[in-house]
Amino acid sequence: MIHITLPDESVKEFKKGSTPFDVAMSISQGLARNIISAKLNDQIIETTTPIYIDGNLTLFTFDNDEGKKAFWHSSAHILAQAIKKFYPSAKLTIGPAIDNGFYYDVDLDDETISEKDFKNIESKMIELARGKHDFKLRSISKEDALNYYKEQNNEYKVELIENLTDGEITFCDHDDFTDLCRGGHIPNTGIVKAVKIMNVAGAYWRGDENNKQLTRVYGISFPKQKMLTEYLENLEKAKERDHRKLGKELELYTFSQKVGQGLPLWLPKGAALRERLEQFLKRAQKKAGYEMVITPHIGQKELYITSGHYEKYGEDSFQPISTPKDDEEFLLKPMNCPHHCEIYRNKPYSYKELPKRFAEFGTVYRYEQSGELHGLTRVRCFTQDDAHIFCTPDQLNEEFKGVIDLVLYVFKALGFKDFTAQISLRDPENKEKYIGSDENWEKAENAIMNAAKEKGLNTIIEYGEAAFYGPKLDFMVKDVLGRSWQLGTIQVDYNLPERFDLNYKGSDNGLHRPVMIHRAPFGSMERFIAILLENTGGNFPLWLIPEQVIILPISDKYQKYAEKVSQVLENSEIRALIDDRSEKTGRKIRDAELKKIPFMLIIGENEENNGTVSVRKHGKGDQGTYKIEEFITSINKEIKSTLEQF
RNA sequence: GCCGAUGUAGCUCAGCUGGCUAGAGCAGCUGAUUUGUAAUCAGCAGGUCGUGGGUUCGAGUCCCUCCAUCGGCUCCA
Repeated sequence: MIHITLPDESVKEFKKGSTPFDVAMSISQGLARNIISAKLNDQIIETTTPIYIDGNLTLFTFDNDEGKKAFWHSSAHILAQAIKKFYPSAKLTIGPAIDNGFYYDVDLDDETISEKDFKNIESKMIELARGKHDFKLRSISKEDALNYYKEQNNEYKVELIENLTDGEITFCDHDDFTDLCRGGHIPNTGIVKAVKIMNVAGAYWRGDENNKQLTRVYGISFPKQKMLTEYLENLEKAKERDHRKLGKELELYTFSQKVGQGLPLWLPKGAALRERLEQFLKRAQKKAGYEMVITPHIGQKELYITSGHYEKYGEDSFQPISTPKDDEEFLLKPMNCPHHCEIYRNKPYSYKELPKRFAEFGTVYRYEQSGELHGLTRVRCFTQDDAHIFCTPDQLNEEFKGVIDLVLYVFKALGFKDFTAQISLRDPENKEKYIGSDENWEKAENAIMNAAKEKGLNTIIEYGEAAFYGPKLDFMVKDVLGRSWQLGTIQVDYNLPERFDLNYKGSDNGLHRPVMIHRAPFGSMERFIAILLENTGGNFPLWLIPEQVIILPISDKYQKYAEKVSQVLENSEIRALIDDRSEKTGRKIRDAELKKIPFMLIIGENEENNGTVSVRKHGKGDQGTYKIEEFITSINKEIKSTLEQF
């Protein structure tokens, strides 16, 4: 007999060789019907895997992330099977589950899959699924596995198998289809009831652009048709909050083909909003001991040769600007750090004067690959809320923690609750991509990890995500379609101070090297506003939103009173406008609601006679009638609270 | 940069397999209406169909180039 411990700590006895399915049966038939995957002592197993040892068993249904993973991974097998029916010569590579569905990468050689083919693939997948074929995992020797794929001339699978250990290799069979696979399947194909092929894309083999580009087919599947319909509806709903759509509707920014790709043009409302965000951060930074500096948008090529940026990015950047003078070249600045290093060099510093914190809303220019550009989140000209802190090694920990506080303050103030603090370290396999000594890197990496730990920050570590001069603590936030973007960033850098030969006089009367912290709580104004737009759906916090109040006179007769109200509001620094069109009130309300203006003040005879306004709140409807002064007091209170709710 | 798709009026979209002066709604303008909590009515105006080439008696529609956008990949100082 074996003893199985369930998640509720209860222990049950089973015959040796019992399966997760048997365990589920012992609990309830309903559960047995719905379990699609299981985990035994941290190892994902099939529902049909016989268990011979005691252990902790967790059963998964589609409602669990692990269950979904098994479901979608299994769906990828069906997708591959369907692709093979239409493209018999297709070479299969890998087909994992992802956050929302699954994909399969195939080498189609000269053939292509396009959207027109999706319907056929979907129908074929459903047809294959209906066969209720069991997924059966079997062990296979490395030699047999290699031979199997060598016969098919599938160099990809051969490469995968060559990196596996003999004895640990498994194939998964279902119906007439076999695939190299380490397991984690649902019991049979019949559970997959609804399938949608989402898109096709090119993807490089093993993620390396020097390798052949394969065809990646993305899909999603569900155990119920209704779930698929719901998923697709939610996706459509999410797109309503896309910052590119909202930015246009709310007239915040635009692009012009004539100005150039990836070069945003800020419209009056967007510019004003951005200005308010800057003021907000400037106030916080002043309190935190930062000093504002201003530097030019260009710098001599030499500057970037010194910093190392030219060697690293020179080829892929906007090319140097030449001048009437021979041998003189300037670069559009792709970052502010070299300029700030030169500001530090303006005069000698004593350790007593450190840390120095130089801040600048610095506009930078990067020649991003055309395929990379994306609304406001990836552009070729953007403004960083940048600052560089020059401090002694002793001060590093405190300074770093201070910056974490600032970033968290900013995020909280703007309602970003769902963020991931990511520690971005070097890729240990490719150290040549980075400048500086191992020793400096270790110091910098430890500084970040310690500070994050001391702040009690929940972090994840990502290798290969560091900047070329130092490791980073990145604050990642998701957009409306679940894509992750780096907003705030804090970086520790021992290297640029060395390259720029920065120093300070220590208490020992000797010269020492300062440590540099690069940091940007927003990251960039462009990206931050984009993600804020998507997170709020355009309903910005009251203190930030372009138009706070719209006055809606019910007819021309009350135009004078409307102007009076507007004047009073303006005197209290409330941003208001008047809808003086000769439209019906219902129409004015509708338009104001669509523009997402938080407060509508409807005024007519009653209001004019009593010095009142009829208040309607966006999305909430009629709020009743108030004296103008009452309204001002209450809206001011609310504006204040949206800035101080943290 | 690579793979796939898309590009018709300021915006959202129609325009079947190539066939008469390219349509609609919204926005805009003009006029009427003077309005009480999500669309008042009428009229007018607005497009070299992303660009450049080609096929054809004839191209918004088919082919190619380039540009831009969208979904991915790669990249992201």
